[in-house]
Amino acid sequence: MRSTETMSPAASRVLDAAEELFYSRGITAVGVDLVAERSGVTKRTLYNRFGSKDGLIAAYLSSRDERWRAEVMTAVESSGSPADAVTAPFTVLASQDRSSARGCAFINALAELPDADHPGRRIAMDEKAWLLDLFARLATDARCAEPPALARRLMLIHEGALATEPLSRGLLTDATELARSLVREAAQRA
Amino acid sequence: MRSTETMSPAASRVLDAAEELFYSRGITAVGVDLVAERSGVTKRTLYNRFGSKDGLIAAYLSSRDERWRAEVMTAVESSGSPADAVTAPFTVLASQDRSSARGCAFINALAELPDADHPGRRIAMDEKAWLLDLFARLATDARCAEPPALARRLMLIHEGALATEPLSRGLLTDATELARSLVREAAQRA
DNA sequence: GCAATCCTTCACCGATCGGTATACATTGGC
DNA sequence: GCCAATGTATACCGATCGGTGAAGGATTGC
Repeated sequence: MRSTETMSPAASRVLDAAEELFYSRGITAVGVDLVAERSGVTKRTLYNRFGSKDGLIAAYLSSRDERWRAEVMTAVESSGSPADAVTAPFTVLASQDRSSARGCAFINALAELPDADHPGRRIAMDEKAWLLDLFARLATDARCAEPPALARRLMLIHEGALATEPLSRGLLTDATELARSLVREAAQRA
Repeated sequence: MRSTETMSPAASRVLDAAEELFYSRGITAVGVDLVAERSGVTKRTLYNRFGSKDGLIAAYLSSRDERWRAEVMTAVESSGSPADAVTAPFTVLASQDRSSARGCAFINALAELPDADHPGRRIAMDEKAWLLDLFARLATDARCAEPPALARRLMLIHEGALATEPLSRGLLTDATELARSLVREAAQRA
């Protein structure tokens, strides 16, 4: 699927509606009729642009992934130091409005798409693999000890923060603090 | 819903089938007709025993919750030391067959049940609250410094391990090691 | 012997599911 | 002036969704 700017106006509106509905209500629970109605578009147009519901799901996840990666990279580049850059993904989380308490769209997608062949599943898994690799690269840049091991630990904490978000008391603050202390420790150890 | 032993044979079979299907395929994606067929029971009986699909969902989560809490408490009681007891929930994870890579049933349920009023959502949130409280109690028993803060960190790591399980490379080993080192550190600090 | 509980069979309900067919209007580029 | 792309409207498809009504066959305990 092409990126948002090169999409036709109708397709763009469909994608906007799909993102909001899929995220807030769940992918399986939302029907294509509802997405079409919300975006003010005929079902025919929806199918002409996205081919199938699975195609729309993949576009939804791709769009979210693309936007999120851009935010993370911006946060990385605007970090004060290489050490701060390592925990940039956590500051991105803190900067977002996550009051919906719907957690991570990709974790949710993995929960709803158990089929290994589903295109959306691949996108969600790639997102997580990308973050793990990013943590490792940033840890290397910050001259931390054992970058891959540190990356896995940061990944655990990051995903833990997202997974506990739907709970009444989110743990993002604790996650950020713990992540920073692990980075500090690994930097000293090197 | 009554516990498994006091249930009628048909109801028990329905619950077994529901547990397997809801967990492996997702709650929303599985219809009541399929659950009835798999359990060799009429849809009528299913509805006589569980009232509605939501009732069956609640029974599914309750049953899983009950079984899991029992396993955790057994692991806690058979721990060699109070310090080991704190990380007992991690050893429970390691002892289970989690090769399905379907992650945590409760995290998945929260992803699929966005409605705050859904009975299943309450059960899933209570499960997480119970674990957080258990971590804090065990940390107190092990004379760790700042039990509530340690509990939140352990919670993050625990949920992170579950959330990353659907990924190709699970992080349970790293999670257990990190949890143990945090407990060690907090025990020394006290 | 009687009643209650459990479970069955089977037919049925309106609504919604993902997806398609046909036909027509608008728009911009060549 | 024309063609292709884009979008509209409407009607339709078989399948499945969660859920119910009505009637009857077992088993159990009093």
